[in-house]
This record gives sequence, structure tokens and C-alpha cells, in this order.
Amino acid sequence: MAECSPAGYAVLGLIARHGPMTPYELKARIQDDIEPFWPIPHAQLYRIPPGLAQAGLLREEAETTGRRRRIFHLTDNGRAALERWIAEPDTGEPETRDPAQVKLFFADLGAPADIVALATRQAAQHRKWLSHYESLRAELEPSKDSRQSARARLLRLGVLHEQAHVDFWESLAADPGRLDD
Amino acid sequence: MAECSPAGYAVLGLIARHGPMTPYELKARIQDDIEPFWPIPHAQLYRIPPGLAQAGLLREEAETTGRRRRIFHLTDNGRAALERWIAEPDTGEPETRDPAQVKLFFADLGAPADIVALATRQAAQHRKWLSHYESLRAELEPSKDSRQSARARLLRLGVLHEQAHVDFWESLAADPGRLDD
DNA sequence: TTGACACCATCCCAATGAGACCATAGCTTC
DNA sequence: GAAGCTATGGTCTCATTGGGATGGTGTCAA
Repeated sequence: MAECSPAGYAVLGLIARHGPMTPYELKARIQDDIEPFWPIPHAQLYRIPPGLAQAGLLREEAETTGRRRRIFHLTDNGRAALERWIAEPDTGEPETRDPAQVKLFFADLGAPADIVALATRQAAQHRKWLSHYESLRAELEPSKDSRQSARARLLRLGVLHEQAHVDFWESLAADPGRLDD
Repeated sequence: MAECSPAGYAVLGLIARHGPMTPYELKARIQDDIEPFWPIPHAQLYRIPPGLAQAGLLREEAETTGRRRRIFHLTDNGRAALERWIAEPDTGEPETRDPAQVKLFFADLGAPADIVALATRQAAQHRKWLSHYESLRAELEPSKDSRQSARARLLRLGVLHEQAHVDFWESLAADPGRLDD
């Protein structure tokens, strides 16, 4: 039933949206758009598309001359699989890996001042991401273009997410003893 | 400089806090406490402690009789490494993998109704986590115990995080066209 | 023409994820 | 007290992954 991983569908989706692409182009697009909620190491982008081609969801067209890039096209099967996946509201559980939270969890085993230092650093870090998302959002033209609206929605979530973290770490830095709301 | 991964420090930290442990006990503790911000598959807990023992941060004491469990103790080196790590405010970047966000990003390639279905499902899911964290938090005795306060802080962040997601997905379910705040 | 650099792709190997599998202990039931 | 069940505890395997190292190709400027 699960025809491929979210990473696979991300590849299908990018090609569906922007047309045939090489792994290298995929890399650039993913870094911009998808990284924040589904990181994909670059080497995977030379493994996933051939796999999807095997499965008949993409078609590979290799240049024979010069640089011999491998360009991947969406097939009808690929588009169908992508649409089936989008229509399925059940998804896997989200996963988070945040070294700062691990550290905070064990902070009582260290010096009390360590918490303030950690929280200050984290607050700054998340504020940076927050303003990054906000400026990306500001750049977005307020068109009714449905492609733009996908990005806009995710940016809104990114802002909410970073805002929550900024609030948390800032309040922790300001008053490390406090535990209530 | 980086003596081991956050997973390694989580193992050191749990043993520092609760005393010598077998991999099996580690598994139980991690599922309860650490899973939400740093998942560790169970097989890793039979690989990481021996590795730390190699590095001199743990000491292994194998039962010779019956069940022959492997009990790992913290060494002085281990405690020192743990404290150094806690005192270091720089951490790696957090990573998120959320299939629902990938799906939402490509939702414009499917039917408009798919968004509502996805958002409704996600809102319910995150509301579940939210109330889970809130009830765990309610159970916590309001002691000044520093061990409890570590848990309390992380639960507060969990609540904020889930709240942000609930807000996002609920507003999306209610009005999929809206893009502003 | 010769660097220098950005572009593009592949390789490799250790680490990982996930699940199947195995073994022991203690409890129940007869 | 034997047989069987279930919870406990641990190990193995194998495909997949992460991510750094490497090695080509086109292009532009000096």
C-alpha cells in the first residue's frame, strides 16, 4: 500500500510541480522548501529517483553527450501514485530530534547557570529562524496562486512553531526557576 | 571534541540519574521520557552502552549466572564527560520529520477537499498529544525537586509545541482558503 | 592557456532502523 | 512437579542510510 516514503513523494511532487529535473536540481529545490520538515541528504537524491524509475513512477532520460546528466520525468503512474498519496489523510507520526531538549532534560545534573546559557543560545537561534520565516513570508506575493499558497501555509506553521520555541526558551532564560505558565 | 551523540549522552544521563542499568531498563526509561525529542530504536540500546564502555565512560558488569544481564555503571570519566556536555551551550540543529507537512506542501496537486481531511485528522492527532502532555503535567507533584523540574520544563515545551500545531491545523480545517494570520 | 570555480554525479563504508528470533524466569494449572 | 504461558531480557541480520571523499565537466576571467 505504501508505495514509497515521504522522501519519494517529495521527489514526485517537485517534478510534478516544476517539470522534469536532474538530481542536482532536486537538491536545490529541497534545500529551499522541504528541508525544514523533511530533511533529505543529497546522496539520497541520486538513489531515490532511480528507484522510482524502477517502480515505473518516473522515466529516466540520460544525456549521452558531455555532462551526461540524468533527467527524470513523471509518468502517468507516477502522477496517479502521487494523487493517491495526497488524497490519503492518514500519515505517519512526526518525529523530532532536538539536542537542546536532551540537554535541558539533564540540566539538573550540571550547574544551574548552564540552563541560562543554553536557553539564551536557543532563544537566539529560534528567533533567527522565526525572522527568517517571517521575511520569506513577506516576500510572497499575495497572489491567489495555489502553488504559492502551499508555501504560505507551511511558512505560517513554521512561524507558529518557532514562536512557541522562542517563547519557551526566552521565559526559561529570564526565569530558570519558574515552572508554571 | 564531540565525544558521542545526544543518544549517548542520554544513556549517560539516565544512568547518572537513576543508577546502574541494563539496556532493557534504559529502553523503558527512554520510551517514557526522551522519545518525544530524541527517538532511539531499541536495538541501539544494546549497541550504545558497549560503545560507551569501550570509551571508558561506562563500566560493564556482566552477570555470570542465569539471565546474564549486562549492567552498566557510570565511571568518573563518564560523569565528567556528561557534565562537560551539559555545560556546553552550543548544540546541533533540531530536525523535524513530519509526513503531514510534506503532504500539505503538495496538497495543491490534489483535490481541494483533501486539505480539509488532512487538517482535520492532524488537528485531532495533535490535540491528543496536547492533552496527553497536559495530563502528565498535572500528575507531577509540585515539588521543588530538581529532577521533577527537568520533566516539568520539557512538558511545558511539549504543550506549547502541540498547542501551536493544534491551532494551525484547526484553523486550516475550518478555513482552508485563508492565508493570513 | 591555464587556473579557478561552480556544476554535477558517484562511491564507499561505517552507522542505523526495524524486525525476526532466541533464551530465561516466574507464574499458573493440573 | 510437569507442562505451558507470558513477561522479561538480549542478540542477530540485512537492507537502508548518512554524509564525507572524490572525480569528472563546463565556463569565465586573467
